[in-house]
Amino acid sequence: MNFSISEENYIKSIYHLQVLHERVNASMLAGMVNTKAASVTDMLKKLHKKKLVHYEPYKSFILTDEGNKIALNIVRKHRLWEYFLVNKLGFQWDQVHDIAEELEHINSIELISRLDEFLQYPEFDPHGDPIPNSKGKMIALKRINLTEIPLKKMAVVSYIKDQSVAMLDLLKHFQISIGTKIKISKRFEFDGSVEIKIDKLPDAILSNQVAKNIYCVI
Amino acid sequence: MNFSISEENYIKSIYHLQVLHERVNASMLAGMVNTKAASVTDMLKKLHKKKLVHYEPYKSFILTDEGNKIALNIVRKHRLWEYFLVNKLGFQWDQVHDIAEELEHINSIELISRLDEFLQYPEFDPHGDPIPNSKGKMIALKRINLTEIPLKKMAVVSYIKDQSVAMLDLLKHFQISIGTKIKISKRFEFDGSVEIKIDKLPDAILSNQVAKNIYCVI
DNA sequence: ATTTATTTTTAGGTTTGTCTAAACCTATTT
DNA sequence: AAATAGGTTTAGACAAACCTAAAAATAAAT
Repeated sequence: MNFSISEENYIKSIYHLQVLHERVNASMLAGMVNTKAASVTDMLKKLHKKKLVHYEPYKSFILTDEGNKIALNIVRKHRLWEYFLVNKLGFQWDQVHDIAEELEHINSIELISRLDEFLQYPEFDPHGDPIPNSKGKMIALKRINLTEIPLKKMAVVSYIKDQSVAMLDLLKHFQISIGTKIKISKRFEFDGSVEIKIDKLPDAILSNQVAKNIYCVI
Repeated sequence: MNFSISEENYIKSIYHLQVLHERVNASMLAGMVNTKAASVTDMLKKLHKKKLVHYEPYKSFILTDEGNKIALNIVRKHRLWEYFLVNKLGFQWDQVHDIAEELEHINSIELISRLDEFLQYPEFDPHGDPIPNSKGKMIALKRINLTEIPLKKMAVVSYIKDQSVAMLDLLKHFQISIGTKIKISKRFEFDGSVEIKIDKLPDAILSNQVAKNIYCVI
């Protein structure tokens, strides 16, 4: 089975929405794929006919097992390419999304398995998202927001929610990136800011707004 | 300006046909892009309106300077990706065409310039075809068929016409590939076969059919 | 110079994915 | 229970890229 780029984009978008929300509806999906609700209805009927989504008019919908498998494969391709773009071609992580968005639709199992091997089977993309393996399995991390990490407990930065250039800039200044080991030494109740400790660096203070965008594993 | 995959395929195909034939007509093009003549007419009108081809009904057509520039950029992308697939991912040269056919439509100047740098600015793709640089310039080689190389003259294999698996297999057996240094030690008039000398290897004989597919620079 | 053959174009139709506007459900509020 | 607001579906259209079949133009052969 081979799917059009549009179909793949819908499948992928449903997948991402399902990860974030318990029930997914048509207008959320329309926003995500940048179309109108009417177009979503058309596509849902099509995907339903192909048994990729469970769908009944006016009810919410979810991917079938088959649909999920396809979504995971697209996500796998997207994240592997992002890893390649950053770690081999030297892109910054905030520059790679749109390019990976195109590359993820290239259709060749052999290509992806060789790329995976070339990259030495990475488990996380440059944003800290886990990369599904060829069977669709990926590492499930329980990520905790930086604002909720116990005091003095060592944590490793594993995901940044706001991936804008401004945020990247700020993180660069504080020398924080995916993988950085970090401790909360103090929490200020007044404004929710936190004092952090990173090995070999002087203590620093992050605003609540910044801290809320940083997720860690402990 | 951004072009659809279809438009790009037509432009590229016109380019390749122009390299091989003085006059290009609609049915040749139809064969190349795998459509019918009627569709070619539609597209020629479209490309003419966009000033990418010089075209008047019922006459033969050629790319404009702008069209040529776009074609060279697509060819550049195709050949860089082929180089990547063979030299970084370990594909055989006969496996990469279809994948590069998809990759060549990925739209990012930054991506290609970084890929070029990553590959260290290769000048030839795995088939021996020259790779245009970012300005569309490429090395023009005068290639001579192996059957026409003067006796005892050192030549370097630079292009294989028949790129089938069978041919690849045969060349592997004789340890001939792009870049191999080769001399003709004897030419047999009877069947057009040639005796070749490759450094450190025992003499070998290639049939005329094989020799005709090998091109060299001297 | 006609006739014949080949190639190219036109005309009208299909598919995919999109749109707008109107009709239709569902859920919440009154 | 009815009214209203919000989201969803249908209906009808459109653009891109393709098709077939018929008409028109060019090229080749007599």
